[in-house]
Amino acid sequence: MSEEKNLNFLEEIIEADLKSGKYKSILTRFPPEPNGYLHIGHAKSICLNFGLAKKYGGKTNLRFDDTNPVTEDTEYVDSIQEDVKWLGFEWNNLLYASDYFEQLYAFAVQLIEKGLAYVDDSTAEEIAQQKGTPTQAGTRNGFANRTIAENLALFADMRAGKYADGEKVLRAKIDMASSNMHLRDPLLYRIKHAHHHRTGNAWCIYPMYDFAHGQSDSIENITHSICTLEFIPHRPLYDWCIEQLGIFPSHQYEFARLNMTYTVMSKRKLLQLVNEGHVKSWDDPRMPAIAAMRRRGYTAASIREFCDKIGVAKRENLIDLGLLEFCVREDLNKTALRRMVVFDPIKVVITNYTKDEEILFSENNPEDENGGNREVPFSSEIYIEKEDFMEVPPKKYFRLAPGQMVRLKSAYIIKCDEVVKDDAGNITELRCTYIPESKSGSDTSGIHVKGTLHWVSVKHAITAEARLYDRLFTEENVADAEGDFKNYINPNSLQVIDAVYAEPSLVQAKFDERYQFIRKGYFCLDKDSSGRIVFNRTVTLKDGWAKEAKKA
RNA sequence: UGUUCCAUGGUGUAACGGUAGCACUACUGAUUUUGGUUCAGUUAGUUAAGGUUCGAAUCCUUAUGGAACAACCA
Repeated sequence: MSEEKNLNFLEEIIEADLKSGKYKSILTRFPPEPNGYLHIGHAKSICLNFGLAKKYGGKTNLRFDDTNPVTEDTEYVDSIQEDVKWLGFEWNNLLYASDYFEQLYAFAVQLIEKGLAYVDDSTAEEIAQQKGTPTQAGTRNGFANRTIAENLALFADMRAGKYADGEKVLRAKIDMASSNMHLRDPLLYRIKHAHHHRTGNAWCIYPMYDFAHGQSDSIENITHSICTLEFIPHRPLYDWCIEQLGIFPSHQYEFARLNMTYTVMSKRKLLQLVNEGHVKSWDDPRMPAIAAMRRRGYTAASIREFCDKIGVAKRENLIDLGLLEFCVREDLNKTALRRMVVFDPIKVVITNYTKDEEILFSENNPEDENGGNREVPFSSEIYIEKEDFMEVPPKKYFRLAPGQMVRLKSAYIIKCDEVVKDDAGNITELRCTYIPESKSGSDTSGIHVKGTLHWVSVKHAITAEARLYDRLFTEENVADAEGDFKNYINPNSLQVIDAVYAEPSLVQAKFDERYQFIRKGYFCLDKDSSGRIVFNRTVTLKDGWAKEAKKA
């Protein structure tokens, strides 16, 4: 067995580092800010960080980047942990940037003592103005000339709460003329008299991302700190801090974040959809949030497979939603229990069926030899889908039509004899005859039909609510579309059917089971099911006939 | 107008100077008691121009195109 070793660029770096002896083992981290729910884009990062560590015998820390108390909340801390676990990963240590606040403060003092940081009394506007522009150098103000002793005292006073929010900041003293804006005396600490979800009111100054992230990596001895492309310009600052402090040299590497068609991936936009009621909650099954996908019926395995298939590189990408759907179908096809459910019924009366009822058997999953069978009751009155009958069928229509025969799945072949209509001309009932010797499993009729329909016995059917989801947006590339992204929300992203007719075995539907409603799609029980049954459609089945019909 | 990053079929991703491959999509056909699945096949690609080389997707140069960078956010 010779394995092809198509490595992505991060795997190449890691293998080189391991081979050269730079590291004996690797340590990565997944560093979410607890200010929102995790989404499929985070899943890519999670699979990457945990996956890389797993592949190379290393470990991964889960570290909450909680340096901005006003936006963060324990609700998110909890949901993030749940989602990472659900995706199937185990972290080495559960950590918080806030664990390091004391250490980070000491680091800041160290920079001040080296003359590399100063307290600035300027307003946010002044600082922004003095920063210059990408093409114009910034200018340094007089506060940069404060003495070390003065800065030390002022910084201590900042911590002690002597100043109001915004009154002073601590800045690194680097280079106001740098072509890299992040090196133009970046802010290190700001004053926020705010309650922090973990440290409470112990602090009124909080480190900025750039002063917290790299040092946190370093404290934990993270070897490979993997983040998204937009942090590339931060890397020189990341390295500068570590070098000036003389601490463990973690290294930052950047990859392209996931973008997907027909959805948005920014926490800000997703939060907006929730807050403005365009969706019901973060776990509304239309959302790309992990919690939402879980509720919708996506399996963790299918999401991991998706993340594996999309690969990792440095170029911007827009992944086809179809690939995600392919991954769930592939997984669910092997595992989902087959059931029959009629969504939009039309009654079929089998005129020559004289028995009251009989029990038939149908396989739970044709892909699984050991999947077993279930009982399905049959009687003289059944429902089939309206769309499975046409009075005037087009060519290649293999379903029911006057004089045409079809197989009822796991039951008999029937032939349509008569179409019954009401006064308005609507079809109310189809009258058919069945072929007694065509019974599934013991068919001696010798008749071959092309179409097989799902059905349910009228008197045995149970009803349930079905929620059918479609893409959340109408535009393929939402981020690139003109104007407000909310203009492109798909008004038909949710279709609720109050009553679909299901075979009786589904009264026992369980939350952890996945179902394939034959010819309809993959479904799972929604958490709203209590006192009633609610099914979410995870994804449709591929529909070859829809394409065929479109051509005509 | 500065700096940085990127450029391979419709989409995504390989090929590490030596036959441009894989997956999804699309399209054919076969099988099928799900118009599902499965199987077989087809279409389709190196941004451009120069150079280096026996040989370039790969190295160099220039151009073109795209993206990122100025928040007391991360």
